[in-house]
Amino acid sequence: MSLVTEIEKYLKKLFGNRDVIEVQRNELAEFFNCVPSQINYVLSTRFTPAHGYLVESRRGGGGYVRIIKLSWNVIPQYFLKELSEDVRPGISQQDAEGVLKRLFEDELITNREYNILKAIMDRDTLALNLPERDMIRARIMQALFTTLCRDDF
Amino acid sequence: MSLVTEIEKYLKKLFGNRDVIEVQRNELAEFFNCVPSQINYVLSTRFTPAHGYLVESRRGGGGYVRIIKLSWNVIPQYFLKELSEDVRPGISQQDAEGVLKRLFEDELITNREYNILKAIMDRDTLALNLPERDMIRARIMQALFTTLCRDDF
DNA sequence: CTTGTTTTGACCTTTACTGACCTTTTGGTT
DNA sequence: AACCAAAAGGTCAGTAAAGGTCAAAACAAG
Repeated sequence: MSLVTEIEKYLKKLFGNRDVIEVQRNELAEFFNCVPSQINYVLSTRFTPAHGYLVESRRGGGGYVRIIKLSWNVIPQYFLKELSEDVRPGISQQDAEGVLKRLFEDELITNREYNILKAIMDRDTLALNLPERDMIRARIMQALFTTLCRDDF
Repeated sequence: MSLVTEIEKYLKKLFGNRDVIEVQRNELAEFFNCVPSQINYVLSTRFTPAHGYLVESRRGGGGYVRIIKLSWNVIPQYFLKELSEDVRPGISQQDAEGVLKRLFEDELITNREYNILKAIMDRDTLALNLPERDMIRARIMQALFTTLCRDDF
């Protein structure tokens, strides 16, 4: 079994029934007798949002790598389709508002969150020209979805 | 947890309900068993105007370090001002996170909202080159403030 | 033998901590 | 007053302690 797979298994076991773990990159690399960047390879190929994980990290003294388990099932399938298809690298303000409204109706976001997000995704807030504006709105929507799938808070 | 974080927590606890505290730099350094300049590091990385704090100090006999918690009446001015001045328009990710942290600490946004907004304002989400990225982040922050000031929900 | 995956290492960026040296303020001494 | 020493706090450059990136080499599968 390849190293990447062993490290992947090790980390997944580490979760237990928690949904967030924290490791030191160098420590882990030492434990598996490999170069530190190998850890990054594991993270970027096995712990992506598509795999249901989110990775946060911090450099410097007291730095860490934090892996957060996502549960994509909180987001109904129809939303996922909407964004995962690369047919749509961008999303219009109209469509975005539609998605937000639906999220609110499905009680996945609060009224307050709805209003904040609507203001953020407004074309006057983004204030970019058209191909970029819709692209960035899509990325913001993506970030929202990913965060909604976190259940560590 | 790094020393800087421990000192930060200690100081924030020290506030209690007050909005201004006073400490002796050397005393504090002795208490935490570190060099005095470490205290300056804490102040300059964790108690900036973007975090909603102001630091005043005096040297010499009877000297002190005074940390003032800014009110939300004035905090926005600190970076919205920079938007109109054409010197450095925009807000960095660091500063934005400071503002969000303070909003959360003051219970003006929930933990969930904090995480959503942090993800949205992340440089990887905005994914623009530098003058524009910070500008759009400032506009998003502005939109957030405007919406938070609404009281119709 | 070509293609995709894994592994490695050189080089980089960010964050935290330290120490040497500097400035300001106060208060006593002459 | 003028001076000086002690008692604060400030600055900055250097070091240490993390983690990140990228491309090349090695390997595996078809």
